[in-house]
Amino acid sequence: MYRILIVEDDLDMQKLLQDYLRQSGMEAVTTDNPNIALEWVQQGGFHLAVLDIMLPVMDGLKLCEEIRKISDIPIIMSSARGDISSKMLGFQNGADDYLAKSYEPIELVARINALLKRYTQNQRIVHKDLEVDSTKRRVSVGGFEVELTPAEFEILMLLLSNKGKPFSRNALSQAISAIAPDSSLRSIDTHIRNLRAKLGDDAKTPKYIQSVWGIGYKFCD
Amino acid sequence: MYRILIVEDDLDMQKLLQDYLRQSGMEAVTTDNPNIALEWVQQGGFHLAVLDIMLPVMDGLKLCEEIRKISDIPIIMSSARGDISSKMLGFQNGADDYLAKSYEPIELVARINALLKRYTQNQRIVHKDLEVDSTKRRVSVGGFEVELTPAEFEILMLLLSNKGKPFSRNALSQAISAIAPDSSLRSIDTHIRNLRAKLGDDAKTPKYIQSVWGIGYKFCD
DNA sequence: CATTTTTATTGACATAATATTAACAGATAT
DNA sequence: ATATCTGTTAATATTATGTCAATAAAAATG
Repeated sequence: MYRILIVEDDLDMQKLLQDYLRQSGMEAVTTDNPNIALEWVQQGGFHLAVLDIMLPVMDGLKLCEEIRKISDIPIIMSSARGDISSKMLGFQNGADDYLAKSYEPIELVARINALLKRYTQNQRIVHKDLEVDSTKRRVSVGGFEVELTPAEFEILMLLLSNKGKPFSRNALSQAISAIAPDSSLRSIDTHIRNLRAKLGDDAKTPKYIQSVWGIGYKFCD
Repeated sequence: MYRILIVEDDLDMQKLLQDYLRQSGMEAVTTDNPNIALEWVQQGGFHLAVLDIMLPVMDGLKLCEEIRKISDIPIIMSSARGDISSKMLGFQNGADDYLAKSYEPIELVARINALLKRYTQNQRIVHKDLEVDSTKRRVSVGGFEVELTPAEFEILMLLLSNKGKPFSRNALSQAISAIAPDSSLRSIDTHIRNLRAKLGDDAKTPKYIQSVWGIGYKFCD
């Protein structure tokens, strides 16, 4: 049974989310007070936190940073404003995912599930010289750490967690749509190219990412 | 006769889809209850499932995950909202395809057919030295992997999943029309030739693909 | 059985589709 | 400002698909 912390000042929203999460078999605890939230996190026992960006006293981004100092639990930011700059701020402050305010509660549940899945089961994937720690978003090749952009990381994760299965550019584009909503099919090629360069991979004799002609790309297995 | 499971809470939609699928020669069974759906899948007998993302009690993505734990049947997610983030989540939760809600029933039928064709129950088909993993789109002969072009792969799959049944060049041409819209009847010969070469097959004493004089080609049985 | 007709195979080549690469532009963050 | 990330475009390289003609094989005909 997963325990989810919700920090949200809109009481109707609080209740709505709580109901949904409970229906989905999770335990939901709510507060509108960032300081109380911090205490609770310190005490431990939560698997994930959902923070509203707009909060009285301390804003959600600050709270996110504070939580990061004392805990590694996955954090989802929700924002009244769906604009992109908030997204970036959320990611940079240590959040793991982001939701625009107009979201359906069901989408929150889905994202929570996705994040929990990632954190609980797929913590570390190793393939030849490549090591990926999905919880920390850290990638290394031959022991040397490699910095990936969000789009690159998402693509790598999707391919890597389905070794040998080819994905169309369409599928890959959808996989990064949370980060890059306007990505076109051709830009996937660019991401792949940059990924290969960073991983030290070669298009013709790939160790990691292989082109599947007429289909898309797959991870070698 | 294929049995399709539809999990959908909109009763009008249920009925509409059911009618369409039946007209297309499939057996369609519907429910709005995820738990019942899970039981049914457990009992087996379904070839494919269509899940609405928006469901009461348990959401479709969760249901998708649960089904994945007990079964490998292909899953199509349908969503009330065509937004991209849901798409991404669907793929990550183990779904095989995705449909935005504004879809035409005929499109669902098309996608079901495409998926069934790929899966045809048997993810792995083995015939003598030939092994085909249709989801990974991998073909090997005598343990050595063989790279097929899209057209070659489609043709092989059609022949292989209907062992012994001869197909006209016309039928084969239609099978690859999505890939090669302008394929002429004579070019089928070329594909067959290339296929045989890659599989190490011989036109005169075929192990795999046999010519049927005046008709077309068939897979040896 | 020999011959004609039809159909299949094969090889060489042309055309079309797709992938890769590089350089740049726009947006955003530092 | 500077650096980074994503998306765009164009040039190039690669590969698949289509065409054609020559040859071989099979069926049909007399």
